[in-house]
Amino acid sequence: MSKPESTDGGQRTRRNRGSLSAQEIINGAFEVAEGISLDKLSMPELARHLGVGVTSIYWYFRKKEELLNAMTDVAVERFVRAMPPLTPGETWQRALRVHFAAQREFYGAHATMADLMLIRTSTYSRDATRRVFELEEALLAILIGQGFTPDNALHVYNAISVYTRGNIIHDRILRLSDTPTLDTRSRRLSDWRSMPILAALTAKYPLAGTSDEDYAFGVGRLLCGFEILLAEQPEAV
Amino acid sequence: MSKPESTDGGQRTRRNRGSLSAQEIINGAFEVAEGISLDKLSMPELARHLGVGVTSIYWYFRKKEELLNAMTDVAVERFVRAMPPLTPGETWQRALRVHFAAQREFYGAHATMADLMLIRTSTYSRDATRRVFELEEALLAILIGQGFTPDNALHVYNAISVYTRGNIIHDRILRLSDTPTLDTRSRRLSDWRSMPILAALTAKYPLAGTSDEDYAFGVGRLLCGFEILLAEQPEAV
DNA sequence: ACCTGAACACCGTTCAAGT
DNA sequence: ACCTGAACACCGTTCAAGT
Repeated sequence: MSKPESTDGGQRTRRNRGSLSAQEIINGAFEVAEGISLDKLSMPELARHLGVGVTSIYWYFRKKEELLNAMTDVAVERFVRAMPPLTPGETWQRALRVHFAAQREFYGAHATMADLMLIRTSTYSRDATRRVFELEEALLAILIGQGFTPDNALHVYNAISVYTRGNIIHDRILRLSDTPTLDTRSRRLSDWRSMPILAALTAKYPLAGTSDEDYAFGVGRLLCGFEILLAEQPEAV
Repeated sequence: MSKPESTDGGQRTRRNRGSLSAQEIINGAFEVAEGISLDKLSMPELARHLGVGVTSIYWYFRKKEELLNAMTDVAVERFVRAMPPLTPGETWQRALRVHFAAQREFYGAHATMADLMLIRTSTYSRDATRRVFELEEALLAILIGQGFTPDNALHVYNAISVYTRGNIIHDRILRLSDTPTLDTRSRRLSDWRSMPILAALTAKYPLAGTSDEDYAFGVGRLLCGFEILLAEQPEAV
């Protein structure tokens, strides 16, 4: 306190007015979350990382939740930017495939974003909500433009969306708990004799069901089911 | 069951030796979790509920995580019991439909179980793992018995499993955060003009995509896709 | 062998200041 | 207007006992 201090010894000098900002806090929060994990992100830890007193953060965000919501907004922004544009004239199958594959890839590469947007589901701001809805609207337009009724288009979108999120979330949760590998899983069972089918498949596949291959299979079956639905619909006026 | 305790004054008499048990603690933990929510279940809160000192719990469970794992085991036990038996000779479509509908219903009715088994994914004991695998084995046997290759049977199982879990988890997460109803969602957008499709659908459906109707649709499309897959498979030897 | 409170490190948050 | 530490209530966990 007495003198402006050099950085040695764990002492921290008082920050000047205006030297901190909401943006800097948010950025720091992402750094900490990516270094540890979102649910281990704490206010003291973040303050240490930023080199400020804990309570300084509270001037910009009155609750931790407010900070998390601000982070979510940034996450949505990046998410929307990471989605590939819809190329005009492409088939609905390709549009769905590409969009949701990009979504899965984004969350796979950015675990913190998945934790923020999928597992925590903090409230989105109006702007973030709007951006996400615009994406959905564009996909629905493609589906309807190629023959789906609006109701079916929504159901199609929801089905593949829930499947994709299920894949991502389930995978993420497995990773957050202590990553039970196939080895530990199979070791856990003393006796595979009563389960010949799983015993054989276990050697070949991880059992989580969230691999790239699994995802491709699921999407393939869904698209197949959607095609039949489209064919069975009454013809367009 | 007998709770000999005075709720008055906050005073607590010393419990006799043997008056507490792992089972009683687990039961109490479920009661607290169901009363509040799993992630608000704390050791002090649980001790208060049981009328014991906090540290007494630590004689039976050396970490909170140990307690949660024990709870998970009980949950798996109840889950397996809640699954309907496979009636002999039933079609694979019906077997999948009934099994996963029961799964969804179970978690829908027992939020704490969903939090324990799906969101937290604490490590299962050998016995719990075995019980779950036996269920999966039985379903795979039905699929293979009616013509699916073992590989396809596993993929089919994984696809519908991930979709079902996605539906349950997404719904649960929405409920855990402050339940954004359709009203608040639509109110959040000042301007629906650029999104005519969603504007119209919003009036008709909740946008979460996890309703009974959504689930039935998704399962229907998956089963449809599975049927095509089965038809396209090389005929059985 | 079982149950206990005191005590510690950590967290989110409030408050009454300092500059 | 911005940044600060002291302080509080709460949590998970350890320890050195009591019975």
